[in-house]
Amino acid sequence: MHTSFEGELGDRSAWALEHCSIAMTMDAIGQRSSILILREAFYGITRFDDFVRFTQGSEANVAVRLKHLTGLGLFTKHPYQDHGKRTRYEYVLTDKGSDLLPALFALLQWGDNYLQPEGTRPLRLEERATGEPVRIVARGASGTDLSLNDIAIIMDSNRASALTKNV
Amino acid sequence: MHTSFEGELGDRSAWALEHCSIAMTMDAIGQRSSILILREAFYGITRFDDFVRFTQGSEANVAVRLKHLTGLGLFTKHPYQDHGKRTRYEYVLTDKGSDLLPALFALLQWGDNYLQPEGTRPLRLEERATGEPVRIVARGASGTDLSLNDIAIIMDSNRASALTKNV
DNA sequence: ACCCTGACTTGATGATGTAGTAGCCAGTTC
DNA sequence: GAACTGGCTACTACATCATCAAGTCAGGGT
Repeated sequence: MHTSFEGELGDRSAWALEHCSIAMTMDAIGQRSSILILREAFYGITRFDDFVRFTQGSEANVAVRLKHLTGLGLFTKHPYQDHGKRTRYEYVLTDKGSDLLPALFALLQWGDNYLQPEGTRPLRLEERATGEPVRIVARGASGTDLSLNDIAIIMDSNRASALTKNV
Repeated sequence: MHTSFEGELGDRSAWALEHCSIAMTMDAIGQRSSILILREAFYGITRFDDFVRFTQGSEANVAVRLKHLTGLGLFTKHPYQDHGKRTRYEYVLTDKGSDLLPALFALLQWGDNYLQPEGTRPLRLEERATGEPVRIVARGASGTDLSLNDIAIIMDSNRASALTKNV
């Protein structure tokens, strides 16, 4: 076994779903269409019809998702006006939205490594300043890259003891 | 606009869904129950009934998901035998599965930062060797942490030109 | 020989996500 | 002021996700 809990493992079950950040995050943005919209936002897209075109989703669903993500505070709506057109709104990532960068690009990186046909690398991420490749990694304070074996998962002990054991 | 494509942006639409690693990854492991099972695997869980208990999923669905993820090569089945019991199989993460660590923990980290009630931090990730906190970050070759503004997304140009423009 | 248990499998049912079509509405063009 | 357009909403239909309940099946225990 790689990882270990420094705490009472048995008490996790009640806590697991209700307080787990991974489950909460999946419920908030886990829909495929939300992820694709966020992808386009990271690529620089801001306008409704561009989200529709590039995600190849239906207008109806993109509207629902943008409203949902805006309601969560991942996007803010900024008015703009093209020449000869009426005022529209563009959807701009907030800090809360931008902070999903590691999550989104980690999915990209894994898909590139394991799901793309051999030799394919449709997108590349570069550090703008140097042109060097960008990787998503787990890092310790010392700056080293960490793998699963290097990481301990620690549960707050007074939270652990507050849970009922319904295993 | 933060990020920019060094390439023909317009040609992306046809490519976007069929070859996008993010979409492919979501199709492979994007179901909520798959993510929760992978979470438990990272926490060290290997046995069927533990996955059921800790994800609070139905036996039926956990069986389907484990079979699916095993078929994808994220888990391998290893036989084990408890005293006085017949042989069972435990589900052990492969390298392909373990490499989802940045993706899973990035979701955890974001949820911790933005979705948890104020002052709550149910789980903490520590570097085992030093006890220092672990973070998931985008890093350049020079070792620096990068934000969206620092990253350029680059499209392979001969792939770009091969695409039909159906915008 | 019979029961029991753990790990599934099967089948029926409900919940959610997404597409498709159609319609609305504010402003812009004519 | 009539037609057009882009952005959105409403409604319907379908596919997938997930649950529940029941059944199967391979062994071990007695």
